[in-house]
Amino acid sequence: MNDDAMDLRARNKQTTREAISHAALRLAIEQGPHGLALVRVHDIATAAGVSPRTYNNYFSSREEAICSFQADQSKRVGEALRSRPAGEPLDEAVVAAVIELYTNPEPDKAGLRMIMSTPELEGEALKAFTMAEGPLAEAIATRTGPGRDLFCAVTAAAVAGAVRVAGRHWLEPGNTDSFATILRRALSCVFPAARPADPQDQ
Amino acid sequence: MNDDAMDLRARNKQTTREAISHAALRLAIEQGPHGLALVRVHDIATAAGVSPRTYNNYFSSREEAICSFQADQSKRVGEALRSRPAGEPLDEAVVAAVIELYTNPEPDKAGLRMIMSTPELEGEALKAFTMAEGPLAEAIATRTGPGRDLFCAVTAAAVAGAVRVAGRHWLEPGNTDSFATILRRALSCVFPAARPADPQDQ
DNA sequence: CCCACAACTTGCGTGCCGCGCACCTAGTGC
DNA sequence: GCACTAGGTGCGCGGCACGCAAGTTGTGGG
Repeated sequence: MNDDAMDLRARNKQTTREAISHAALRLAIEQGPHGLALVRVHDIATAAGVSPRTYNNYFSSREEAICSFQADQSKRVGEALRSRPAGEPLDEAVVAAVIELYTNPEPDKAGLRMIMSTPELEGEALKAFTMAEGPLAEAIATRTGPGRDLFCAVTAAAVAGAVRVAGRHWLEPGNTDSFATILRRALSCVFPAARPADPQDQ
Repeated sequence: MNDDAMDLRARNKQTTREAISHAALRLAIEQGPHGLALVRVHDIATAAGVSPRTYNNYFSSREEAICSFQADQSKRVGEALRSRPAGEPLDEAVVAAVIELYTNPEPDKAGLRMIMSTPELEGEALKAFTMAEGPLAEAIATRTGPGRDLFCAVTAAAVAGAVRVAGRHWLEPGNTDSFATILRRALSCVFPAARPADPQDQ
C-alpha cells in the first residue's frame, strides 16, 4: 500500500513482483484465451526485466503470476469490512465494503475477461476469490460476536461466491450495467433482508 | 452409473479411469499431506496397471486424478435436485438433494482430510465443488421459472460454498457430529427461511 | 566512513511432466 | 469373418519447478 512505509528492499521487492505480474497479464491478454501455452516463463521474465529464475522466486506457475492481483485484492476484504462503522448492520456493512473494494477502481475488463474465459486461469481466479473467505469470516465474526463460526464461514463463502457470479454476469457480452449495480443485485440474493422481494433481482 | 447401460469399450474406459483415480488417491493418502511431491506419475500409473502415457490420456495432473471423484460427484447435483418432487419448496428440495448426494454413502474421511490439508489438492477440490454450480443453477431455474438467472447462479454458488464449509467443519479434529447434521446447519445459513432464527446454527 | 552481515538476484544443473506422433491391440457393426 | 474405429503404448521433445552456490545490493553497528 504505502510505499514509503517500507524500506528500500521491501519496495524493490514489491516493484519486482508487480512488474512480473503486470508483464504476465499483459502477455496473456496479447495471446488471447487460446494462446496461454504460448506465454513462456522466459517471455514473462524478459518482459519484466528479470531472469527466469527470479520470476519463479515470486511465482511458481504462470497462472499464479497472471492472477496475483486478484489474490492481493482478496486479502484486503477483511480490513475493508472492519473499516465500516461499528453500528452498521451486517448486511449493509458487507455490501458497502465489498462494493468499495471491488469497484475502486473499476476492474480491468479485458484482463478479467481473459482470465474468466481461460479454464486454467479460471481455476486460479477461483482460488483468489476463495482466499477472501478466511479474512471475511473473521471480520464478520467481530460483528456477530463469538460462537457462530459456521454462520460466519458460510456467509463469507456466499458473499465470495456472489462476487464471483457478479463478475461473470458483468463480463457477459450483452451487459450494460456497471459492476457496482450487478454486485448490489447479486449480494441482495445473499442478504434478502436488505432488499426483501426485490423485483429487480432478475 | 449403470455399467450395463454402456458397451464394453465405455465400461473399460470407466474402469481404467477409476483404477487410476483410486490408485492416485490411495498413494496420496499413504504419503500424507507433506509427501505429495513423492507421488510420481509413474507410481500412479503402475499401481493402476497402466502406462504413464495412458494415465495422462485421462488426467493432466496428479491433483486432477486424486480429486476426480469429487468432480464426478459434483456433476450429479443437478439431477439430484431434479429428482425431488415438483411441489416441494426450493429450500427444502435443495437441502434434501444435497444431503442425499453428499451423504450417500458417507464420504471417505481419510481421503477428504488428506485433500483438504494439502494446499495443491485444496485448489483442485475447490474446482470440483465449483463444478456443481452450473448444473445446480440450471436445476434451480426450472423451479423458480425463467428470468432470474442471477438469483439462481448466486444461490447455487452459496449452496456449493456451504457444502465446502460444512466439509471443512466436519473434518475438524474435535468434531463429533455427522456430516448430514453439519450440512443441514450450514445450509440453514443460506436458507434462513427454512429455519428462522435457529439457535443451533452456531 | 567503512565494514560485516543479510537479503535479493542470477546461472547452472537435474529430474519430472505434458503432450504430439506413430504404431499396436481389442471391441464393434456389417 | 472382416474392415473400421477407439483406446493403449513407446518414444521423444520442449518446458518448468526448484536446489545450490556464487555474485550483487541494501542495512546497521562501530
